Amino acid sequence: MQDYLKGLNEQQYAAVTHKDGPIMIVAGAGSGKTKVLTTRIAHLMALGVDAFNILALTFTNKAAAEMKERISKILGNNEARNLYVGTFHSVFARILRGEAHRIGYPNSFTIYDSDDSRGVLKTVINELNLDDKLYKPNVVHSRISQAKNALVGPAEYAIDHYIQQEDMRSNRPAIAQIYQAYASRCFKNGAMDFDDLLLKMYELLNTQPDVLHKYQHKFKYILIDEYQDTNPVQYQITKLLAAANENICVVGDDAQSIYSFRGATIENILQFQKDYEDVKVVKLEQNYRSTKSILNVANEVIKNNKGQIPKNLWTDNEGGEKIRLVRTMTDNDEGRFVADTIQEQKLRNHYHNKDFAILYRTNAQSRSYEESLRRMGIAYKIFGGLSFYQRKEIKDFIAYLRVIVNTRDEEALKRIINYPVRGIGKTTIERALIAANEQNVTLWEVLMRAGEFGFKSGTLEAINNFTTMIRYFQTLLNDKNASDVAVQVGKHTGLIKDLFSDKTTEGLARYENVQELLNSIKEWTESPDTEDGEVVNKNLAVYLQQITLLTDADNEKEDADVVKLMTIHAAKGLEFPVVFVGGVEETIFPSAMSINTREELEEERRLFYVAVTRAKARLWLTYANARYRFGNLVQNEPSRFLEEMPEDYIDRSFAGGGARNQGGNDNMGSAFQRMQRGFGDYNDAAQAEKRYGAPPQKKVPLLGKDAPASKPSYINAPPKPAQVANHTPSANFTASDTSNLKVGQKVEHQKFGFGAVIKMEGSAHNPIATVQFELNGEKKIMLNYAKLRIVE
DNA sequence: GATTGCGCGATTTTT
DNA sequence: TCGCGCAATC
Repeated sequence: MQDYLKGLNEQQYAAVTHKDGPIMIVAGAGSGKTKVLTTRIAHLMALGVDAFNILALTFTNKAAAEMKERISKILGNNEARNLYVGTFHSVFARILRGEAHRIGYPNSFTIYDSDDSRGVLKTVINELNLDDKLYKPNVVHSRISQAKNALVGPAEYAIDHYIQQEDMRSNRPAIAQIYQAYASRCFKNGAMDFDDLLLKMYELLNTQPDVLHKYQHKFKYILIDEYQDTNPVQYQITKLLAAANENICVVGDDAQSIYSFRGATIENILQFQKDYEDVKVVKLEQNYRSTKSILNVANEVIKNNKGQIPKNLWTDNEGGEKIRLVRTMTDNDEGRFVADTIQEQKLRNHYHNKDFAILYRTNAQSRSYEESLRRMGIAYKIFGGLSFYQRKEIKDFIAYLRVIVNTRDEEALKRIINYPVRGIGKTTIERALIAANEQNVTLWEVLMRAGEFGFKSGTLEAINNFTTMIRYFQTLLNDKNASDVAVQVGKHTGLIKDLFSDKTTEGLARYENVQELLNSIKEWTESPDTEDGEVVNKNLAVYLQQITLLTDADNEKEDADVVKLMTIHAAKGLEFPVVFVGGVEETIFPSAMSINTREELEEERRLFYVAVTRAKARLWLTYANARYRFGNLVQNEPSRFLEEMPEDYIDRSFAGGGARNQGGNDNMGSAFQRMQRGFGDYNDAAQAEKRYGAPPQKKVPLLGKDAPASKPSYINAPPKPAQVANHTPSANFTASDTSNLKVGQKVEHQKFGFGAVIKMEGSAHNPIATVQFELNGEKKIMLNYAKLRIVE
């Protein structure tokens, strides 16, 4: 038996060694999915399958790169470089690069990112004289995107009764018209948007039998990762490709399907079993990632979803610590708590920054974490923000490159036609655009034949200078590589000079960004000219098609010792020793947008499942009583998902003593009721009185402008302290210096009364004392925040 | 053509 | 609240 098969469990072994015919692997979270996929590919190659004949489709470029690397390691040779591994989008873009002419596109087609798509939509909506308040590019785009992902073209969209009804109901009957116009405008521009990369690939295979034949025989073995997140187009494409050999292997976990808003459908998993006869189904149910506590919580919560593939995810790992549930007063407190706890955990358990991840539902939540981490001097990085390629100066520069490669690219052309300023003003552009529409030619063609359209001589000269310059760049394409062309562009357009002359800080940053872009083009140009077994020309067109499909996550260096901040979506497929999930509140998680149907809610629950299962050893779930949203203070209830967690694996006592510690265990009430009552005060014990009690059920508007910002006394909680025995501070109460507090010392707390220190823990930066109070039982007191008077 | 100011909308997730 | 886009102005 080959060595690489030795480390596999029974199910993994079965999945790896099944050679021919369709197979579906249901892989629970942390069950060694990547290991199985990579070992399987290595095994196929060991059995003599040529790497050139294997296609593996992943969800991210990063996953693809990781896969190749691991296969190389298993095989101990360089054969893996000949594998065809990549995302759906990048693999199809690569194929279309060679075949697009077959369906009427230039092979050097441009790929439009979401910004470009929105731009085209804006133009089209204006041209149709539609109200852009009603037809917001974002809304329209997602509608069109859904249609494309479901293989519904403009014509079908327009006549489909159900779709039309939906659009009528939302008072947007013209979407069909916009879709049509958008599609033909993209086509005219020689451009494909993200969805087109799939749709046109399907069209290509479906209408060009010889092309289909070619790729069916090239890809003798097909593997698809994250199958639960595929959409109908992806399903149909892979079905076509696999039709000749039916050696198709899909791996997925229905419990982790979190992209239905993008058209993904779990239906594909069911359909798969119907479409292929004798599908072998293997379930990977042993989890190697998380502690029992973490896994049990995840399992218990996901049980509330109906209609899953039955499976029993279990682990041999140790029980581990309980999951900590922490309630704070505000989102800022939440941020502070997390930063403090990271600091404390680093010292206590010898973690590094990179061991921590802070996960959240929406990007907006990152702010409070950032502030706190920065204040404490903890290095962090936010993943998934504005990508490098979305910066204005980068887009400007790239727009030149795009126009040079494809003059039909109107979006890019409009962007640079008068940047830097060269005397082609708004009215000129307006006129040229109208002429282009009237004559049904491209904007570029109008510019080339500007003499025929009666522009003033000055304007005409400006236009001619511009087109001459672009055409000069085009002459370079033949014998210069991407990097050389880019450098010429920087010089001759005056772009570099323009940026360099801006001496403001931002201007300097912009200049440096463009330099970085030039460097990266150079680097790409000089890298080996094969990829996935194909010789790749290092020309501009190829470069541009690649970078559009790059996301920030793909460029990240793994090794940096930083705390990672990202959305839960972005965290899919990753794992971290310590995880914080923030904002576990109603209206955030589950999102207020996704609680209207059972389907939506179940997807939120799966998202929760994904969040929890990212953690290997330790997990905190935090939520705030109130947080700022659009400048208003909003109160949220704890997430319903918290109710669904099994009590045995949860520690609610952490931050400042929980309800369970507050004496009298008899009438604790349900877990949820206790959560609602609150867990004492993390931030400032002196204010606790104001805050205890059930949180208000309704949103409470922020008090007037003069409400002191530093003291969040806005919460209209009834002043009755639910469970805290009253204590009136001694007249001589002054906070003592507690930096040398020792076990056994007697202390007074303003609210909890007198007690004795029974345990000291935490770090020097964030010491925590456990105090046995005479009246209020045992509490954890964070000395940085709570004030204690040392009695003796 | 650039600058300023005002008003309005935004926050679910992204290849 | 904040940031962006658009309109009015020099």
